[in-house]
Amino acid sequence: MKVEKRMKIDDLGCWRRTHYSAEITPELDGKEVILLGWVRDIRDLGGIRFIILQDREGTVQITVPRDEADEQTLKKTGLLQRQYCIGVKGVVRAMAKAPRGVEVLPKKVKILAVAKQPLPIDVTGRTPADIDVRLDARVLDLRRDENQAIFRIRHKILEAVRTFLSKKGFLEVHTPKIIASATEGGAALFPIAYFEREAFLAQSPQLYKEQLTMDFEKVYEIGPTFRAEKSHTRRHLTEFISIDIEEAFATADDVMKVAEELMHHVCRVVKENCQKELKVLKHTVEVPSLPFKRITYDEIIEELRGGGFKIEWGEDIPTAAYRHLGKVHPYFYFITEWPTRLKPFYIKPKDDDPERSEGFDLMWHWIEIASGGTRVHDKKLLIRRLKEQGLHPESFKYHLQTFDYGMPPHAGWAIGLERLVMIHTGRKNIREVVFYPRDRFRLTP
RNA sequence: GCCCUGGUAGUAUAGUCCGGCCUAGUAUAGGCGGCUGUCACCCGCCUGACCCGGGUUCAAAUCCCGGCCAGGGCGCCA
Repeated sequence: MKVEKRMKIDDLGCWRRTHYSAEITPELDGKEVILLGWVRDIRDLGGIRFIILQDREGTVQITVPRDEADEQTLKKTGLLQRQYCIGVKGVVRAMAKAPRGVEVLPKKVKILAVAKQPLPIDVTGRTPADIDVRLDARVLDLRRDENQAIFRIRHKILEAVRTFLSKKGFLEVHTPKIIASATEGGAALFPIAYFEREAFLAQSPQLYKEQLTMDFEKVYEIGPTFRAEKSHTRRHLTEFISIDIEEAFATADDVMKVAEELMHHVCRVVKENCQKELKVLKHTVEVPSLPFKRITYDEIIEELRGGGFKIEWGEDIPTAAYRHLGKVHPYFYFITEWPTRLKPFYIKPKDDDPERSEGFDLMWHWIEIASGGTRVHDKKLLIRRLKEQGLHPESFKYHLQTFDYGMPPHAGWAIGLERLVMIHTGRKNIREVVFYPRDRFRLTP
């Protein structure tokens, strides 16, 4: 056991960053800079010491030659260990032998925080760790290059979605996540203690966003949703972010166009702006051509029959069959005209064929990434559909009452953000693309 | 909820089938020492582990039972 060294922690004082690591280029030769970040790696050769400093923009080499550095700096840099938070004031030197042809010679070093050794995971990524171990040490894990890339792409996607929807005239809204009763039936809700009453975490903004079409016509929400499903797969979470839109005076066809244009836009933005990140992830993004294929449920059943899957009309499609579809349709496609009985009560049955609905799913390979449709806006029909699905219209009193005030015909969809990020990062486990994932078994950190 | 697989140092693994040769091997991280151009630096020395409980046996990391935990799949879904 190592004797704890008395480590003096320095104050940030008046030090402010002048450059990010990535901004240190050979052209800055001779310039004094202040860098703030973390020690990623140390290579001490005896007469010369290399410290790799990492910040949010990348890394830069701090070089400490014994015969060039003053004693204080030599001593201080000798104390450094991986993941110490440090500040470096020094001079840039163009140096062909250094990474990126540039290094910083420190004049003064501040240790702002220390890190306990040995660390639970290797942030350089050389010694791999299992996802469970990584998630337990998530803050360290997120410093890894791969995660920096994933979450930058995630950010870019969100930015692209907001820009796109805003330009299309959608207003960003936020609906309550604490609700009094089930919104859709089906998926299980998490009950919570709400003072002296029981409440639930919202499984979807569905009913609220529909209501808001009465006032704002085109709305979208990007927010958390909660599902108390005991799912245990690489594509399910108990808490995830849903991108929802709802549009008045529109049908499934109209909002499918919005969805495919959005996918096209997002792919383009990621492809154009995230090459560095994609390279780290060894992944590529193809911009899809428009329009996406639209395949009816009936056609899908027929296709699956050809692939050896015998699915009765009106049955849901099992995962194995979806995997087969993913091979036949290797990119985005819609499955349309789902049997009404397979869709929630608010999905509109076709006028001329009520067994079939105006509900659709947006697929990517074998994974469902969005679900939507034309909604029922006729109160009587909505009540009938509620009953058909075994739900009690009384529990939807406040929702149903809004249909008395001129509910416009409307349509919408919901996209799972995490699945969208999986597509753009090539990650196979949804937990990889969430900062602090929550699943059936994980509630910490 | 069901099914399959697994649990060995901080991390990742070898060994487990076919019990004894394991005083548990390796890499990396960590400690100490050396090294002036590293970039997975290198070299030497050192620290550090068989998930928990029960059973079988002369003998258990290894076989059996239970538990806990993890990974994957199914169902459900986004």
